[in-house]
Amino acid sequence: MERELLLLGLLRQEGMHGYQLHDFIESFMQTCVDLKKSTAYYLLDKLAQAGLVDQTEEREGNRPVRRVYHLTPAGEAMYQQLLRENLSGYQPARFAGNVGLTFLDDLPAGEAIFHLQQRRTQLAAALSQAQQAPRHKGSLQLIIEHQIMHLQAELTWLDSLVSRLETSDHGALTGSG
Amino acid sequence: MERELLLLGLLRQEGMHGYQLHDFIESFMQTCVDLKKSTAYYLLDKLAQAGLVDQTEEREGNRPVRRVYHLTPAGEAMYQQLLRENLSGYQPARFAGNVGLTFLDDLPAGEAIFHLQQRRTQLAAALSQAQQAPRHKGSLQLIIEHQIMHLQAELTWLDSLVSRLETSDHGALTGSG
DNA sequence: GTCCTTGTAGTCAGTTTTGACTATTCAGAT
DNA sequence: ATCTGAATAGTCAAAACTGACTACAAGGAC
Repeated sequence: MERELLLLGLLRQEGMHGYQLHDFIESFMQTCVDLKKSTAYYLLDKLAQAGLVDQTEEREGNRPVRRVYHLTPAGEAMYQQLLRENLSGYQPARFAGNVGLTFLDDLPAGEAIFHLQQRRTQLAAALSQAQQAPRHKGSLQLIIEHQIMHLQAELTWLDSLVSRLETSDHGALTGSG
Repeated sequence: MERELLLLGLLRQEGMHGYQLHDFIESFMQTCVDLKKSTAYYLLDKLAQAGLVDQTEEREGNRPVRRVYHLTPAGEAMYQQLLRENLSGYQPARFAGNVGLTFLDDLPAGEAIFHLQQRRTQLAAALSQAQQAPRHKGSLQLIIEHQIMHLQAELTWLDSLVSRLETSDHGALTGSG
């Protein structure tokens, strides 16, 4: 339900159309959800059918008409409920990268280290990008801080894993670095 | 593709049937992927159609027949490729709980703190469960360690967030803790 | 024996998600 | 004027995913 919560929460601040919502989410909320444009429209439709938002056609300048979504009172109530549920529960994160780690032993240690160093480079890039992000107002700043904390922890852990691999004497390790 | 990698990697170790695969993933791989039983069968079918695994009917005792899946040479090749891709790339984690944090300001600070303390309880429970997990052989142990590291970092961060909220003088804060 | 619960094995219809596509407008170059 | 590339706004068929269901067997209680 976090996608619905996100849409409702954004629409609560001001009426928006689908494109605008998707744009905002892509730009600022990448750390929470991955929401494709077509999925955004699908969910908005569903919210409309459930009476949580209503659509009005609007025309700006001579741009083609577009649907602007607004929160209804029912939508506001649902928002209040979903927000509390989201805040008071813990939803475990899934680490897709751990699948590879599960099979790390299937690779010669030298090659494993090489690939993990590639990974490290991308991780470090993501971290410095997060650190360069401009300050945001209010709670948006919170999730940037969270992201930085998370990326730093991942980087530290990955480094410690790599050095453990480098100094261990597992089979093929010595000699291929 | 991490689901496919996981299935291929498990089938590489030994032939298994769908139920067994799903069971293993539910039990030991919760931190990587969330794979429902019907999705597992769907993916196994797809892998079979792509020629990456083959199915053989087997009967044990007088249990009903069941399909056992084995990796084909093409499957082995795909596994080798997917494993390297997974290890050498960084895939960002999504934090569904951050959606609520985005809208934290919509709640009176006292209530926000209350809900976050609920969340903290669940987080702490997940951490101590991870810490109690029995030692696993090989790389499976790695992802348990990663999970513990991650949960500890989350817990520390959440605590720091709560104390920031407690000591800040945002509106309704003083007086409802 | 037969009743009941648990575990094993898998199916299927319906829902959700997405990649690829269309179509219009705007801004700037020519 | 008109061409080009980027931005805006959205659609649709196909793919992926899941909840709810069936069906059979084993093991134990009575």
